[in-house]
Amino acid sequence: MNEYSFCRFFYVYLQHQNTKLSFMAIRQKCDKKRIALLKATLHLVNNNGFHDAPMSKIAKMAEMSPATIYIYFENKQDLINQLYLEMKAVFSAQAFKNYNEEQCVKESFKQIWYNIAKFKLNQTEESNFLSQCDNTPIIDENIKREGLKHLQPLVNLWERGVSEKIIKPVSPYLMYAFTIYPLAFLTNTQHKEHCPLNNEKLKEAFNIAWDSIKL
Amino acid sequence: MNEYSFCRFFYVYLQHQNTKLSFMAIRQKCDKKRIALLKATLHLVNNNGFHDAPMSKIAKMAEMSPATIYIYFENKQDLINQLYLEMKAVFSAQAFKNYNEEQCVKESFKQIWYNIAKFKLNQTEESNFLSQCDNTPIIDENIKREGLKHLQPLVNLWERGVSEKIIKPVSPYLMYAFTIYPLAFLTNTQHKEHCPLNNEKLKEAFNIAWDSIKL
DNA sequence: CTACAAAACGAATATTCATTCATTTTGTGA
DNA sequence: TCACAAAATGAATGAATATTCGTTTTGTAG
Repeated sequence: MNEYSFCRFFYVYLQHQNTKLSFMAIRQKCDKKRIALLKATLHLVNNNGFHDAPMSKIAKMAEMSPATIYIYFENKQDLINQLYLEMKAVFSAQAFKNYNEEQCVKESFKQIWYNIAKFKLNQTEESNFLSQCDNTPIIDENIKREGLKHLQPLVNLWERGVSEKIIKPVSPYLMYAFTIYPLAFLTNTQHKEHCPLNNEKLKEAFNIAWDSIKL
Repeated sequence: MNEYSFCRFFYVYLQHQNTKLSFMAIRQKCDKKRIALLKATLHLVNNNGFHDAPMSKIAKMAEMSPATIYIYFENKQDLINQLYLEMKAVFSAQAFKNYNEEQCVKESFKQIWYNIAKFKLNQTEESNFLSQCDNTPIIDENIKREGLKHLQPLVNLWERGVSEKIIKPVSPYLMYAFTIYPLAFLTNTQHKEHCPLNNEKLKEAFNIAWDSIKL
């Protein structure tokens, strides 16, 4: 057994033990590639649908070989799942931007509502992708459940509003359905054409949303 | 030219003219097969998604050969388009059941709102399919536009409500988004589990919807 | 500079799919 | 009962697909 073959044996042994070797030259996966893949998938699924977003096209759009995708993702489903969770995270980050729990319930709600509206208006690709996932079986139920957790602060706010007798004592599902969910309809590409959401309409929409749950 | 070959020539000529021959034995396509195909497609697209609803599975579920599908539909896209339009028609028929223009605006709206709620609660397959189509690019835009026409009576009712100063003077798109569209969220399979719509919740929901647009 | 492990790749591979073809079956009008 | 056109079919067909394989390239640590 020469030096090299010993090294290989030793390395394989340590790999089996799930140990990292700091003194060895290990090439890194570059995050740019991963992001390029997520971006390409987002774009293709949005425009062609999941059924016409093959790995070959995704690879071409991300400017790499199809085989490289499998270094970054286990398979196509894993790629979609990770994209979904990442987009959910981006959405939630935007939703609670500048949210300050000190403010009164209505002002807090207004802040969050407008944040979400702006996300849906400006980040149309991310927003449409999430709508598509939430209305089709392309994402497993357990992954969807994972993506739902981010909204807890909004639920807490509503609970505060109920206890302060400012809004109706109903389930947060009803509140979400009648105040936030309608934004998905209004920012849907097809409807946006016929009913563009300018600042005035956005104000009208917020008033409608607030009137629906206020006491 | 014998009798048969003349007959064939004559027949081909008349077919070219798009003429039906009442004195000839022409076998009919049976509507049961067409409906079985639509039903199978509905079920498969709902449960597996469009990407995993191949013609072979559709044929198997409808208990016929894949080749037979092409006697009833031009291709897969045509099958999906026709299914979409048919489900839209079923939806609209249900929506305006027992609708009587003589009643006052609120009562009329209540009737239609509950009709739609019941459709979404009871005909879950049809309803989920429509949600899936409206949020993905599997249906061409012009077909979607065609399916939208059925809702005109509701738009007229809202216009009447506005002129009678009973509801807010806003775009029907806003009204739809905040009163009807939320039902899609509440009857979504995933959310129905956590927030089941019993009669009490349905009443709450209607009040929320009405409060959002009433003056 | 050297060694090497992992990244990256292009070309297979083995399925799967929508659609077509050649043939058989069947409903219908006479 | 017969003739036949269209319905119905099972077996191709050919294109497309997700994933893998064998090899080359490259970043990194010594």
